[in-house]
Amino acid sequence: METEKKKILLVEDDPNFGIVLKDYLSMNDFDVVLAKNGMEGFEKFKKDNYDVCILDVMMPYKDGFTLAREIREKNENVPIIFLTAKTMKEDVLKGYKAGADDYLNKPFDSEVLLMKLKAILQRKASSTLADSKQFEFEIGNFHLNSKLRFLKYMEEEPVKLSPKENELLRLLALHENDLMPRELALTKIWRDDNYFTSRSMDVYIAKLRKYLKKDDVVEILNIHGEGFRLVVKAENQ
Amino acid sequence: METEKKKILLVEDDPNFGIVLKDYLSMNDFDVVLAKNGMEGFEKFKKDNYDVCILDVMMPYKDGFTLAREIREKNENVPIIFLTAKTMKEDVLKGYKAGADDYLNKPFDSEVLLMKLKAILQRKASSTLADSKQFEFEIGNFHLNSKLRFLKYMEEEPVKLSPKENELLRLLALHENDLMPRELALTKIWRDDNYFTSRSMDVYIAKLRKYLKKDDVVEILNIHGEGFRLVVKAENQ
DNA sequence: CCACCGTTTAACCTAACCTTAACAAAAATG
DNA sequence: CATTTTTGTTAAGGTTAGGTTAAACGGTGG
Repeated sequence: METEKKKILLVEDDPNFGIVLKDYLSMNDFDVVLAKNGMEGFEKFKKDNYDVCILDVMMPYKDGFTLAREIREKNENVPIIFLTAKTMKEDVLKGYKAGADDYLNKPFDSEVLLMKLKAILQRKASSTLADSKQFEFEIGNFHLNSKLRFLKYMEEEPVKLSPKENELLRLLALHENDLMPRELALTKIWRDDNYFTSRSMDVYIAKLRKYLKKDDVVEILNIHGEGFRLVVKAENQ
Repeated sequence: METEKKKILLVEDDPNFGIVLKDYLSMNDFDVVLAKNGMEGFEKFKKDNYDVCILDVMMPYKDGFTLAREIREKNENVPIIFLTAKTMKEDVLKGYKAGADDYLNKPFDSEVLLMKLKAILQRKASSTLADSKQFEFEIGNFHLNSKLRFLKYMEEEPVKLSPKENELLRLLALHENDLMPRELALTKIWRDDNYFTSRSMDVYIAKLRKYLKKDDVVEILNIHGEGFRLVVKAENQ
């Protein structure tokens, strides 16, 4: 099982590029199935099990975002990587990226793609639980980019986050409005659960609260003895 | 699929020249659709998929540059070749050329066009992989020519770059506004990842920062422990 | 053999990051 | 209500990564 090739569903409408990329991945020991649009991609997805999906965003018949949503309905674990055009507006992508595990701007570096695949598959192997690497979030009026490690409030200058701040906020966001157990953060981020790491985590909660103070719709609540809860109050309506 | 004729959208307002060129290309095994201005060109573009677009720049109703921009919105991949008047100013073209794959000054040699078409179609197969060398970049108000190893700011004299400076800046530009992992540069440029190569890279980052200081829209940010990010802030609007 | 150029190594300094400590406040416990 | 446990918060300390400049190195061509 460990020795089997990993299966990739590649959905790309440009036949030339599709074949080049497929060959490149095949050469690097992946088992690649190529579909040439979203429709076909979904058919192929239903017929087999894949370890990763790589989806072009701009495609006729069914674009990558729509396809991703459908794939998610069938399988909420499989990692999805988007291939996006560099020219696309940040704010167009913003909303969609929230559902992705990663993305690459075209043109991209084939080595970067390999690095990402390796990282994703390793991550998947090391944790039995679905722990997909989703890395962009809308938290009230904040936008968290967990890949580039910044937190942006409205149109202000983004604030840089440290690795621990970033991971912790990301974990909270993944559990938005729900309990994020202490133990979870400690084992995932600190990889150890003792008095000191626990206190360290509290320090980071305080730091995050300071960042989030700008928006009074967002709040980190403590659930005594259990963990924390990132609440986002309904804006209005 | 590989054997099918390549489809060309030719947009040219001069009917005589348009028909001559169309016939010439048809004779050389291309499937050519001719439009006689930008408006018509865009309509035809939307109705079909093309492998290449050849656009005259000077046209009534909608010029070639405007059309190119619209085409790019629909499709970020399709190669575009401009036909320009020899008299046009270099600096007028500069900005637009960045979005184009090639251009030809009128009058031009029909064989040159054929060669370019062949080259472009061949290149396209691997063009979405960035490793297929991309050599020119617009970075804010800088222009990087990575093949000739120079960096030009506005109308100033170009600055020569050393091989390492050049490769590093190119790699950053390929990942513009995105993370360029330390590890990537070290393996790709230094071919080794240790303390000293890493420090060497930091020295080169400092050099690049010094070059880029002229334009305060451009900046190299560090993401602690991860890598660097070449950010180009939105000019204005 | 020297001068030059690109690159590496060294050195020094600052910034970033994380932990630990200390004390205050809140919540649970009996 | 007194006591214990948990959490909130700020600040000090230590460690590592990065910023920058300059000197050393090594290859190349005069």
